[in-house]
Amino acid sequence: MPNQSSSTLPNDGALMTISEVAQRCDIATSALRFYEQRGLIFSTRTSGNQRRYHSSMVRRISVIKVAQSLGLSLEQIAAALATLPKQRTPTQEDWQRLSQLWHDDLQQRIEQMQRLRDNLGGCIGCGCLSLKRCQLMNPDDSAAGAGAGPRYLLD
Amino acid sequence: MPNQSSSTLPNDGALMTISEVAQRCDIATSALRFYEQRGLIFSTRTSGNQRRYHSSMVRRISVIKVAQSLGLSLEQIAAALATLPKQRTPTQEDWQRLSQLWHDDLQQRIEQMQRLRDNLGGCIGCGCLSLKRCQLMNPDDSAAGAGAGPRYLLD
DNA sequence: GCTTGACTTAAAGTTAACTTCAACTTTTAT
DNA sequence: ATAAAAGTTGAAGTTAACTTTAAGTCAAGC
Repeated sequence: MPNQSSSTLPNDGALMTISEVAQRCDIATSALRFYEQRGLIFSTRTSGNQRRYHSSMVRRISVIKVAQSLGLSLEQIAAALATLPKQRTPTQEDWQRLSQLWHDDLQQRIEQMQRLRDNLGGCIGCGCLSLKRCQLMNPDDSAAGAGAGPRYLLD
Repeated sequence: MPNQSSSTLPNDGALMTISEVAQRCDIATSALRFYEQRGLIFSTRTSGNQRRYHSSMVRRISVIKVAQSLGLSLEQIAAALATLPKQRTPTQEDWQRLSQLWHDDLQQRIEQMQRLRDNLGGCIGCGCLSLKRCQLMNPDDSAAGAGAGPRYLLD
């Protein structure tokens, strides 16, 4: 894909103002300042102290939004972003590596939800009065369960 | 299954104290009072004003916890619980109907997560600078997209 | 060169879902 | 009968993720 031109992205290489980035990423400027305060993003300043963003920040912010929609906290996201190279703009491979991390996490969460989906009726409707001991609510302790398949422990 | 006996459940038909319920459901007593305040659960009172719970409350609370793990807010859960019969203890069918509601919701959320999982690398790594226009982030507006399969809108 | 819109900061406010605290009152066990 | 454990209430505190507000500063267009 050759170089692209868009309405909210200024000429190649130019820095963006906070509201340009905000519009571009569909996020509030207050959220951008907040993210910066939390160390998730950064910017340079004009002589008059206004923020200016490198265009690569747009991707970074997009990634933050995807990660959030996966249910990650800003703290977790910040930790992941911290693994990106500080001194150069992240490459596609850098981003891929990051996404692989989340892919695995996501996979597990999907599996848990599928278990929940498939047993929701059985679990809610069954005589199982204590979810504390129900496999569905405790996917971690697989020790007790012998064999596969759903299992709702009755008292 | 015949009648059961457990350490935290008193004789059949007896009312439970708040800490018995708390232990049984693996939840804090403060949370139970909070739920009652929000109308999710209820109890009777002793002459001395202490709460006593009908054993069916245990299932109700378990359902609240499952629903929470599905990502529903207490408000949404309260709305669902409000559809249960007020004057009698909910039957298995009542609970089944409720779980069916959540099953469908869960199914959609799983599908969205799967899309996200399958395209995470592509989306994050691709030239798509604006998730605002990326199908992945906007599963709602399927209008623009013709045909199936992943789609990351490049600028 | 001046007005207007965009920006800046720090601090306080917001919502969800609880927890903690303080000051009492009930129950239960001995 | 009484001491300790358990329960009650209302109010304030907590965390996440922001938003809103106030009081001012910067940048851009005419």
